[in-house]
Amino acid sequence: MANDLEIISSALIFDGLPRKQLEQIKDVAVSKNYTRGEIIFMEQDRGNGFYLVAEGMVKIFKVSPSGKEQILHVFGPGEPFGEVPVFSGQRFPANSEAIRKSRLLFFPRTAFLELITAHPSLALNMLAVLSMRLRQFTHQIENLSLKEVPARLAAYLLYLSTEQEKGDFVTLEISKGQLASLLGTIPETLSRILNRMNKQGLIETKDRTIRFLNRSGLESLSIDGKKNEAK
Amino acid sequence: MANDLEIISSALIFDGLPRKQLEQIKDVAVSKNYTRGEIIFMEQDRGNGFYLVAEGMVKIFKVSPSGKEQILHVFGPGEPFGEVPVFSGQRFPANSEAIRKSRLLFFPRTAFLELITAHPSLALNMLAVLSMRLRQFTHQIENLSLKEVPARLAAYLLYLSTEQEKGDFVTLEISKGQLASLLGTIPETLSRILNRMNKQGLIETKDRTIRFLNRSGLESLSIDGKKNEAK
DNA sequence: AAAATTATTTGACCCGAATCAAGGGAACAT
DNA sequence: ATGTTCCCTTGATTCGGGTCAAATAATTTT
Repeated sequence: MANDLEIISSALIFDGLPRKQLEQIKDVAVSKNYTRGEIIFMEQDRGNGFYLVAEGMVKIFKVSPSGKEQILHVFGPGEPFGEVPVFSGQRFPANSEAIRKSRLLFFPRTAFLELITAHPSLALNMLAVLSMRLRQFTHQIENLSLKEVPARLAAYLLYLSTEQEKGDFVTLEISKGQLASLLGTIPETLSRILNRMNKQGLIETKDRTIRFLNRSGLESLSIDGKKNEAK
Repeated sequence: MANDLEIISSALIFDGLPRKQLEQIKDVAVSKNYTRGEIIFMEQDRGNGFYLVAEGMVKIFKVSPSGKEQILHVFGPGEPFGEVPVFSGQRFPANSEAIRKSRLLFFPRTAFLELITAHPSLALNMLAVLSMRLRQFTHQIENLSLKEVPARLAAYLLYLSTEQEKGDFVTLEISKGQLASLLGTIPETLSRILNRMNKQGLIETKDRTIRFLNRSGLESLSIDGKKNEAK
């Protein structure tokens, strides 16, 4: 199990801070373990601090009265979450659950606020994190409102590809059911669309590995919803 | 025309700051005027600072290739916008346009970053603003993904009602076309749904004034999409 | 390995909402 | 007041994608 200081040091949110501060930060962190499927917090809970993923993977999500789920984020090692109540003074706007066995570092609100007040660059880092998250939400709203499911899927695959840097291969690190929920659809629809994209020669899927057969077709699909004839 | 210091003093983002700091803030602000329909910034522009609405009203929005618009925010006096590039170092994720004749205060990035570094409570205020905005986006995503248009409209009307505190009356401060875009639909659909809600005895509309005839019916509609029989 | 879950796929059907087309109506300019 | 433009409404139609039901496949448990 990776050591806390290493994890903290490599997290973007603590980027550029001197070692002394990183150690102060480590000293206020509390390590917590979660099993797959375990709830981390629920919407409307009071947030007494925020979390940093040390190992594993968590999702942040909303659920409708009828049971449909919309995933807002999936976070992995080095990513912080649950900050909103720390700064807004309000409760969690969504739920969080471990989608794998995970270890999290918990930063209690008051201790963290003291650190942030004492260290302006930590405040600026946190502002940067929240800004990036706003930017990501902007994309998600754009996708949900202005794009159809095939375009959302294509955009997600292309995004994964830039993340993973495995050439024309990408690997889904979440189940297809969870991917459907992240894209704002349901497993049946996702399944049909993957199937169609295979038939159209855009991709080739094998379990959780997807190979791009026509990247420019995917790009075009992700932008205007049409798979143009590859140039 | 209201004076800048007053506007700055009453803005939540500068809440609780001593008068001396407020004056420093005023000194870095630049006043700019916009006519109705004028673009303030476009997606992908570099942001050299952020804005505070002094007078008027602006919208932040995305547009699809086919021309459909999704409004992300509508901001009025006292509300800041365009902060994301200041802290993320990236470009604007969306467009902004004045929907009325407006006067804005512009805060140049570097001057503002200096202020924030020197004054931790300003940083905390900004963190609170961004957190509230994340919270609002969470709702918007929930609405778009998990609710149908009638439920979104009901939720919006109820929200307006708590804002305006005019009992069972609310006044739309934007056109119905803009409201449709804010709710992630189109004018035709909004028109039909307002019409239906009138027939169902939920509301009574007269131009931009809406009267609630059955608040609990609206609440129920906003939550589970069904207009239950009023208790 | 057999049983039991859980995840994924496929088919038939339905519904909410977008599109397309056309009328009113109100606001504004000449 | 009269045209011009913009906004809103209404009708007919289409379509994306969700629901329901069931089969198949993959995983986990015993």
